[in-house]
Amino acid sequence: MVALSLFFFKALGLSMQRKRNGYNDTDVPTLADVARLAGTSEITASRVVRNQGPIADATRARVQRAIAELGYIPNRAAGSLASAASTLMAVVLPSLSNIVFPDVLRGIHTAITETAFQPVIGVTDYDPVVEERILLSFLAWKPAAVIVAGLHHTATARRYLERGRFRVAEVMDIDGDPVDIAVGMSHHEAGHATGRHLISRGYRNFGYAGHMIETDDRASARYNGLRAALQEAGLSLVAEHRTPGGSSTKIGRDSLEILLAQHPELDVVIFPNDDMALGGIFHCMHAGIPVKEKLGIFGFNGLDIGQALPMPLSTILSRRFLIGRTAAEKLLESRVRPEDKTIINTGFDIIEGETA
Amino acid sequence: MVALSLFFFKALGLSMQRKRNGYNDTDVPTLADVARLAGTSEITASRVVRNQGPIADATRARVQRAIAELGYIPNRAAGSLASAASTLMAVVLPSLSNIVFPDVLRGIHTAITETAFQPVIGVTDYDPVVEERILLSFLAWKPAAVIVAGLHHTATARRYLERGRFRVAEVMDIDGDPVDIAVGMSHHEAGHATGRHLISRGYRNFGYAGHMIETDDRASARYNGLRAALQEAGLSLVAEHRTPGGSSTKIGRDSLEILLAQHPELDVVIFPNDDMALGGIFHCMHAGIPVKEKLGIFGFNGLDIGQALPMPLSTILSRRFLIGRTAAEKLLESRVRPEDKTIINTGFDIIEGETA
DNA sequence: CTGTTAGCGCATTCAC
DNA sequence: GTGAATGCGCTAACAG
Repeated sequence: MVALSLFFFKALGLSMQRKRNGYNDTDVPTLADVARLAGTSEITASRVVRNQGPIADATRARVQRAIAELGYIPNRAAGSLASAASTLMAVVLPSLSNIVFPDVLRGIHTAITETAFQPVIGVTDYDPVVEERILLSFLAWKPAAVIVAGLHHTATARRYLERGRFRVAEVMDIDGDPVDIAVGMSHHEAGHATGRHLISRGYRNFGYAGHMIETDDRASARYNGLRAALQEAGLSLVAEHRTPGGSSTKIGRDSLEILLAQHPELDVVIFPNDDMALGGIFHCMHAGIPVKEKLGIFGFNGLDIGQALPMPLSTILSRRFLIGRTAAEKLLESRVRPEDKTIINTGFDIIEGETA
Repeated sequence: MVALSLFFFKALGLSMQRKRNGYNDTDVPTLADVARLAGTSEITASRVVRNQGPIADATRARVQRAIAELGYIPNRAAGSLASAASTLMAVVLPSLSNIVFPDVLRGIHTAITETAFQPVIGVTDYDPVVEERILLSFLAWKPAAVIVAGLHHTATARRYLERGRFRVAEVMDIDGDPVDIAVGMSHHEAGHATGRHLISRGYRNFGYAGHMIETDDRASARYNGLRAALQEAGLSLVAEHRTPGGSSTKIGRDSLEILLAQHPELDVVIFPNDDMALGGIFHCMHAGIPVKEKLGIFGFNGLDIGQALPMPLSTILSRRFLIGRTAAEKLLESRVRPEDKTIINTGFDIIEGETA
C-alpha cells in the first residue's frame, strides 16, 4: 500500500519532498502552485496578485481562477522579506480601557481602509518600558509606519524611532519635539482653558480629584495648565486627592467623597477625565449634593456617556477620531521621512454642559 | 575626503555594496553582521538570539555584546519564512468601543506575556465580511494561533479556520460547534436566567429596548433565551423597541423614552447590555421615574460603571478577562490541533443590584 | 558545543 | 506583456 502510493505519486510527477520547482505536498499553496496551474511564470502570477504592471486580460483571468481554485493566500513574510518593506502599520497605545484610544484606532482604520496597510496594535498600560518592548518587537516586522501615543518614550525607544527607515506619527500630544509627525492638541492649554473657564463662571475654591499621574503625561500636562491658570488669577488649588491605580468611575466617586470630607468648602472639582468625573457626579447624586449649584464638576474628553447624563457633563472635547485619521493620512503621503517635522494641532472645544 | 573614506572602508575590509557575505552599508544590521562582529557563524548567533540549543557562556556573551553594539533587531519576516511559523497570535474582535473586548484582550495579554507570542489585533465592527477580510490578511502572516469572537463566520472564513495549520479559539460564545476550542458562556442561558430571575422578582410586564440585533449574535441569543423563559412562564414580551445602529448610552436613553411613551404599563425593561441600560437609568432620572419601584432596569455585562451608580445596576456578569486568559492558555498547550474539540464554559453570575 | 548546506516564498532587476 | 536568474535574512537538518 505504501509502495503503491509512492508509485502513484511518482507516476504523477509528484515528489514526496518539498523542493524548489517541485510540486508541493503541503496543503498550503504557494505562488509557484498558482503559476503552474495558470500556465504562467511566478512573476506574472505575482504581478496579478499585487495588481502591478501590465498584464493581458486573459492571463490575469487565468491566474485569478487559479488563485480562487487553490485558495491561495500570499505569504506576507516572504513578500516582505523580498521587498524589504511590509504593509504593516504599527500602532502602540497606552490603553484600550476607555473609548479614547479606540476612537483614535477608528480614525486610523478609516484612513487606511482602502490601502494595503494593516494595523498591528500593541497596548502598553502607560508603561514606557512596556512601550519600548512592544515597539522593538514590532520593528522586527519592518513596519512601513509607526503610530505611537505621546512624545515621551524611553531613550532607547526614541533612538530606534529616529533611526528607523519608516514614518513615525506621535499622537494625542503636541507639547514637545516630535520624531517626525505629531498630531494632537496641547494638553497644557486644555488645562489652562479649563481653569480660565471655571474662574469666569465664578468658581473660586478649586479641588482636583485625580489618579496617580506619573504614568499619564497628558493628564499631568492638563493639571499643570490648570494650576498655571489659577495662579495667573491669584488663585490656587485648595485641595487635591490622588487615588493610587488607574482611572475609573469607581475611583472618581471614592476620590470625591474623600476630598469633600476633608474640604467641604470646595465649590468646584476638576477630574482628569470624564470617566472619573462621572464617578464624581454619582457621588453627588448619592450624597444629595446639588451639582453645579453647590459643587461644580468638570471632566475631560467629551465622551458620549457624559453627554447622555440627565445633566450633561461640563468637559473638554478632544478630537480623537480626527487625530487618528489625520495621523494615518499624513503617514501615507510619503514613504520617506522629510527633513522638516510636522506638527498638527487638532485643537479642542469646551463643552459647557450643566455640571459646572 | 570621499576618497579617504573609501580607502578607509576598504582598509577595514568593508565594501560599499550590499551582498551576501559582504559587509552591509545600510543602517540595518543583520544576523551576519552580528556573527561577524562576534566572530562566530550565523547559526550560532541565531541560537543565542533565540535562546535555543547549548551555547558556551563565552560565545553567548560575545554575541550578546555584538547585538547590543549594533542595535540588532531580528527580522521576523525572515525568521518566519525560514521556520514556516511565526510568533503571531491573530486576535479578531467585533469592536473596541466598550470595555468588554479590551477586557478579553487583557486576559490574552496576561496569558502570553511571558511567551514569545505577539498579538495582532483586528476589529470587524460586527461585520462578518470584514471579519473574513481581516482574517485572510492575518493568515498571510502565518500566525501560530487565531482568536476570534463567536462561532459564526462566513463560509469562507470558517473553511480557512478549519484547514489552517494553527490553533483556533472562538471566544465569548459556546452555543454552537467550534472549529477547535471555544471559551465563553451560553448567551441563550444568560437570557433565560434573566427572564426567570425577573419573574421571580414579581415583574410581569416585560419590555425590551435594543439596538439592531442582526449584527450581534450574542445579544440575539440572550434575547431569544429571555423570550423562551417568559414563554415557559406563560408570559411574553409586552413591547420592544429597536433603534438602528450600534449600542450606546444615548441610544439606550432614547429607546426607553420611545418605548415608555407607547407602553406606560411596562414594569421592567431589559437592555442588551449595560451601556444601554445606563442610558435607560438616565432617562428615568430625567423623567422622574423611580427605578425599580416603578420600573425595573436590567442590563448585561456587569461593567464597573454600572456598579458605581448610586443604585448599582442589576445585570449579569460576564467573565471577559477569564475568557481571554483561558483561551490564550489553551492555545499555548499544544501547537497542533487535537482530534477532539474543546468547549470551556466560563459561566456567568447574576448581579442583583438595585435597579430590578 | 559549533558550523555547513540548502532552502523558505516572493519581488527586484534585467532581458526579450 | 512576459520570463529567468538571483537574493532578501534567517533557520532546519544534519555533520563534526
